[in-house]
Amino acid sequence: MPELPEVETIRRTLAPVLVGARVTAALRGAHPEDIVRDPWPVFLQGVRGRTVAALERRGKYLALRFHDETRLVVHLGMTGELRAGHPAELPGPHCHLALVLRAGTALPATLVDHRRRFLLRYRDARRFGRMLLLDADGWERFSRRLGPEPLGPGLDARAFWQTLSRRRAPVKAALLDQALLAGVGNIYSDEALFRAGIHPARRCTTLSLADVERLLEALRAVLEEAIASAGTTIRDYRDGAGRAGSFQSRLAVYGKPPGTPCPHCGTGLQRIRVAGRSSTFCPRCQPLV
DNA sequence: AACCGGACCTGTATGC
DNA sequence: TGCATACAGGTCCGGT
Repeated sequence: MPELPEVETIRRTLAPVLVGARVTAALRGAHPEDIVRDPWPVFLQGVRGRTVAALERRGKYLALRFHDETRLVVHLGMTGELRAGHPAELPGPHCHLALVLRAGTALPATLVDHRRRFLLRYRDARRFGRMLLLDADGWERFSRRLGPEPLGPGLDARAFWQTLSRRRAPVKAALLDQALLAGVGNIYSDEALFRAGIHPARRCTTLSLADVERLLEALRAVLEEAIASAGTTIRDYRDGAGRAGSFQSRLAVYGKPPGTPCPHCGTGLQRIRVAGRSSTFCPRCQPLV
């Protein structure tokens, strides 16, 4: 479900609430062991009493950084939702765990009780999401396995092009590979390939430097626009306060039924399977050669 | 090493 | 209406 723009939106909405808050307890919900693979007492020990120093994002991962530099790393899988809410609020279905926190600053009475406590609830219908605790070293190693941030300074078009030149896989598979580039998923890879005029099944080896430069430019633009629209809500995605995003109305190709006119040239869009994922593209604007 | 297909789960839409 | 099937924003694993 959530790709870079959605996770970034969640980060921005939760940061003002979480930073400065102290974890006082963790509550078990429907299937906590599917999300937290550590034994529950270990998890509890790892979060209780810690104060959130910052809320960070790396690719599609969210990390609560505590003052002691340990981190609670959260991946939302396909249907995960992380939301701050009042302790008296009912959890709703598929809530697998919640952190009880005491706010560091005054927060709206709709969110906190008389002792400034609120809940950070994790819901996830499909249970593909995960949470793990890492110390500073573990986080460093974890982060090193991921490729550069598409919106950060560490992504160089020429270096990326050289990496791609050694791959025979379709370009879309490369965009989805988190070890090559962190945070891109099925929605934004289709949108970026469309904007750049590149067929999703094009072999990486056939891309010119100009192709890659155009692709990364398109990718950055679409990610930034999606963040400005608070993400794409197809069905489940909500930000940290429960609000839907609005970028779904700006999608050019992703999720469009085959035959839908291309927004650029009017040709009927096609849908194929690339890298095991459904991919929508315009056969005229994105030729396979 | 790189690449592909299947597994992991539930909810929803579609077709018969 | 009921049931079977296909598909969904992601990652990991095993086999080639």
